[in-house]
Amino acid sequence: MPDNESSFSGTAPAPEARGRGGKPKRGTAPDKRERILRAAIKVFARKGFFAARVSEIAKAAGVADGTIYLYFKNKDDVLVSLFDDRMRKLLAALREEAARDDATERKLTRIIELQLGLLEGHRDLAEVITVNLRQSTRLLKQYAAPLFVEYLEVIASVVAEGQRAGAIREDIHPLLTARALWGALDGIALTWALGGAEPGGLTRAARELATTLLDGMRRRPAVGA
Amino acid sequence: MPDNESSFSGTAPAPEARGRGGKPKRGTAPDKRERILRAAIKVFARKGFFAARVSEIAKAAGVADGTIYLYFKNKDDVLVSLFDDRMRKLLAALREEAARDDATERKLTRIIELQLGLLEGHRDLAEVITVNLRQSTRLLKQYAAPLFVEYLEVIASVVAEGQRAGAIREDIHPLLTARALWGALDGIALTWALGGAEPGGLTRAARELATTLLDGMRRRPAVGA
Amino acid sequence: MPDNESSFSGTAPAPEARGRGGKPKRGTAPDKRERILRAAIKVFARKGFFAARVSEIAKAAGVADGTIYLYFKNKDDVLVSLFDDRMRKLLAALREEAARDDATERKLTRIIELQLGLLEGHRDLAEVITVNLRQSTRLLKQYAAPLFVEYLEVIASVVAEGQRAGAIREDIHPLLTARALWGALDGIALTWALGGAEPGGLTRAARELATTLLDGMRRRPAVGA
Amino acid sequence: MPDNESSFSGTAPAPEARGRGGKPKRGTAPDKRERILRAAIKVFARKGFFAARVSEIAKAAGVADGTIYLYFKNKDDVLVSLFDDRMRKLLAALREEAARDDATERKLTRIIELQLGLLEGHRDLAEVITVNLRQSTRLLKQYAAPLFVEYLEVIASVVAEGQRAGAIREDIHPLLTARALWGALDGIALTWALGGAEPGGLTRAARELATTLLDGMRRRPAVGA
DNA sequence: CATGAATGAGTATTCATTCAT
DNA sequence: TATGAATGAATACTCATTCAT
Repeated sequence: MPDNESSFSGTAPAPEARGRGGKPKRGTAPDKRERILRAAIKVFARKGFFAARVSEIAKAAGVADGTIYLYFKNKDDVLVSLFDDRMRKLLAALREEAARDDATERKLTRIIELQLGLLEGHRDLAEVITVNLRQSTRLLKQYAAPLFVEYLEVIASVVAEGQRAGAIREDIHPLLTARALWGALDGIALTWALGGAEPGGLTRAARELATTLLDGMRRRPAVGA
Repeated sequence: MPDNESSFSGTAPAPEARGRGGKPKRGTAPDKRERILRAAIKVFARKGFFAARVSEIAKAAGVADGTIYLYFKNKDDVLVSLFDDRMRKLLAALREEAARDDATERKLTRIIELQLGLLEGHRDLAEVITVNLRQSTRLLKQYAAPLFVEYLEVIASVVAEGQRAGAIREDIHPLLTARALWGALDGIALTWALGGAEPGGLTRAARELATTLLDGMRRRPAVGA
Repeated sequence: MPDNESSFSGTAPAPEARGRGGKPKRGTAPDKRERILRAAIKVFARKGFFAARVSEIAKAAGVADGTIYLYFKNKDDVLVSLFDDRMRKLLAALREEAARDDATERKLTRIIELQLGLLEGHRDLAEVITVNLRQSTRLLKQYAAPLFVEYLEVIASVVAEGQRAGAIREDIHPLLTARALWGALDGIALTWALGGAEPGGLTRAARELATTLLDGMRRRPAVGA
Repeated sequence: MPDNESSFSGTAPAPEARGRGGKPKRGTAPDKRERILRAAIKVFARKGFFAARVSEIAKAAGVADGTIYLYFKNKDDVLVSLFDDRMRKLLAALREEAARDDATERKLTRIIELQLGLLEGHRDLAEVITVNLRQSTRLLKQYAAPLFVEYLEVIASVVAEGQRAGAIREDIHPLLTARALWGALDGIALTWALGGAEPGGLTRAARELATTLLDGMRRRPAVGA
C-alpha cells in the first residue's frame, strides 16, 4: 500500500513543489497556504467550486478573506493550485514507479494501486479531483490539460515499453489505453466518492481492475499451439 | 454503427418523450422545447454551465428570455432535462441491445459501439455529458445518480449473464466492471471532445477498447490443456 | 342599519356609475367587469396591491389574463376603478344623507353608521380601502385625492351647517373635523380588518364613536350659567 | 412643543438604539446605518416603498448598493427598521408622558401634541409613516402590529386611568377611543403630508383636535344642577 | 503580513402587457 | 369578445476582490 498517501493529501509542506502563486512566507505561520488549500478541498467537496464561497474557505482555514489573496491570485487559482499541487505529487510517484526495473505488469498494477490508494481515505480530495475539476471548462482546458497529458504519457510509455518487451499485445493503442485506464480509475473513484465511500473500497477495486485489464492486455503465448 | 445517432442528439421532435416540465403548447412552434435544449447544448459546451447565460441560450434558440421559463423551471432544469432526455434514449437503446438473443461478447461490443457512436459527430453533446454534468455536485447527486445507476445495472446484468453462460470469468465483479467500463468510455469521450474531436476517433476507439476489454474478461478454455 | 351595504360591495351592476375605463359590453356575460373587480378585491386584500398578480385576479374572476385588459387600462386602473366605483357609491349615500331635513347630530350619526356599516361584513373591501389604497403614492395623490376631497367637503358642510344652526360649537374647524373623523373611521376599520373582524364590531364602534364625538362638538347651552 | 423632535427624525446618532440588524462597525463612518435610514425616508416618501429602488437609496446615502446589505437584511428590513426605530422613540416619549403626575386631560393633550409635533417639519417621515407603512400588508401585520398594539395600550391606559379618576365618562371604551384617536391623528397627518404640509399646520390641528375630543370625553358635573 | 468593511459589477427570474388566432 | 403563449424590460441581491488601517 502506498505510504505517500499523507504527503499527497498535503500533510508535508513540500516547499519545492510550490511552483505557482506561492509567495515566500516568514516563519510566522507554519504554512498558511497549505491550510487554505486543505480548507478549500473541504469546502469544494461539500459545495462544488462555484457554490463555494471564498469567505467560507477563509473561515474554514481560520484566516481573513483578504488573506487568501496574499497566497492566491483569485478563486480560480485556488482550485488550479490544488489540482497542480496534488497532481504533481501523483505524477512524481508515477514516474518513480515507471522508472523502476520491474516487469510491466507489476508496474501497471502498482500504478493502479497508487492512484486509487492515494484517494482512499481522502474522500474530499477524491470528490474535488473527479468532480470539481470539471466545473470550469476553461480551467480544465487551460491548466489541467498539460499535466493531464503528462499523466497519460507516463502510462502510455509503460504500455509501449511492455509491448517492446513482448509482454503486451502489439495491437493495443498505448495512448488510448492510457485514456481508458484513467477514465476507468476516475469513474471508479467518482462512484466511490458519490456513493458510500466505504473503507477499502478503492483498494479492493484497484486489485480487481488490475487483474482484469492486464489479462486483456497480456500477450498470449500462442494459445492452443 | 448506430443509426439512432441523430435521434439521440435531438433531431426528432419526439413529443412523446416530454416527460418533465414541458407544457402543452399550441401548434405554433414545431417544438420550442427541443429548440431550447439544442441551443443549450451549444452554449453549455462552449461556456460551461455556470458561465453560460440564460439570455445566450434564449438568443441561440431564437426565443425571448422569458420563454425558457415556460418550458423549464430554471437554468438547472435545462441541464437536468438535457441529461434526462438524452440519457433515457441511451438507456432505451442499451436495454434493447441487452435483451437481444446474442452472445455476451457481441452484446458488450455493441454497447460500447452504441455509446461512443452516439457521441461521434456530436462533440457539443459529448462535452456537455462528460464535463458539464459534473458542474453541479447537487445536480449530479440528485438527478443524474438514479439514471446512472440504471445504466450501470444494465451493463452489470449483461456481464453477470455472461458469467452464468460461462463466457466470462467468474472472478470479475459485474458492478465494478460496469463502473470501470463507463469510466473508460467517459474518459475516452472527454479527451476526444477536449482534444481535436477528430472524425471517426470514437468509432475506432470503441473497437479497440472492446477487443482489449473482452479479452481480459473472457473465460479461458483451460489454457494449455 | 344601512341597507345599501350590498350595493356598495358591488352586487348591483350600477351601470350608471361606470364612469371610467369601462367599455360597452354585449349581453354575453352578465357583467364581466364587475366580476373582475370583485376578484380583485379578494386578491388585493389577501396579497396587497403589489404582490397581487394580474393572472391571479384573472383566475379568480374566471377569465383569461388578456381579458382584463379589455375592461381596464392596466393593473393600476383596476385598483383605481375599484376605489372609484365604491367611493362614488359611498359619496352618493353620504350626499343623500346630508341633504335630508334632519338635525345635524342625527345626520352625523347616520354618516358614521353609514360608512362603518358599509364595510361591516366586507372585510376584504375594508382591507383594500384602508390598506391597499395607500400602496401607490401616485395613485393616492392622483386619483383618490379628488374624490377624497369631495368626501371631506360633504362632512365639513354638514358640520358648518350645524354651526350656522347653532347646534355645534363655533370654535370647531369643519374641515379639520372632517379629516379627523375620516381618520378615526379609517383607523377603526383598519384595526378591525387586520384584527379579528368580529361581526358587529364596526356597528358597535360606530355608535360609541358617534356619541363621544358629538358630545364634544355639541354647543353647550350656557352650562352653569 | 416637544423638543425631541429632531431626535425622533434621526438627527442624533443614538447608537444605543441599535436594536435590530445593525452590525458593529469600526469608527470609519459616524453612523452609516443612520445615513441609510435617512436616505430611505427621503426616497420612500418621494417614490413609495415599491417604486423606490435600492440603488437610489444607496446613492442618496452616499454608499454602494452592497453596503446597504451590511446593515439591513433586505429592502423590507429597511422599511421595517425605519418604522421600528422611530416608533420606539415615539413610544418612549408617550410612556414618559403617561407616567407623569398630571391630570388626564393634560396628558392626552400632550400626547396629541407630541405625536403631531414629532411629524411637524418632517414631511417625509410623516409620509412614510402614514402611507408607506401600509404598502406591505405583510410588513404591517407582522412587524408594525406589535408596536402598534403597545401604542394603543398606552393611550387606552391613560383613558382608563382618567375614568377611574372620575375625569372621563364611564361609557367610553378606552381601546376604541385609542383606535379612533390614532386614526384621527394619522388622518390629519396624511392629509397634511399629501397636501401642502403648511408650516404650523399640524401644531394648530393638534390643539383644536385636543379641545374637541376632550370636551366629548369629559365627565359632566351634573349639567344643569 | 493580516484584516474585514466596503465596493459595485453582474444576472436569473418575474410578470405586466401584447397580439395572433 | 376572448384567449393565453410569448415577450423582454427591469431589479434586488450576491460575493469576489480591494485597500486603508
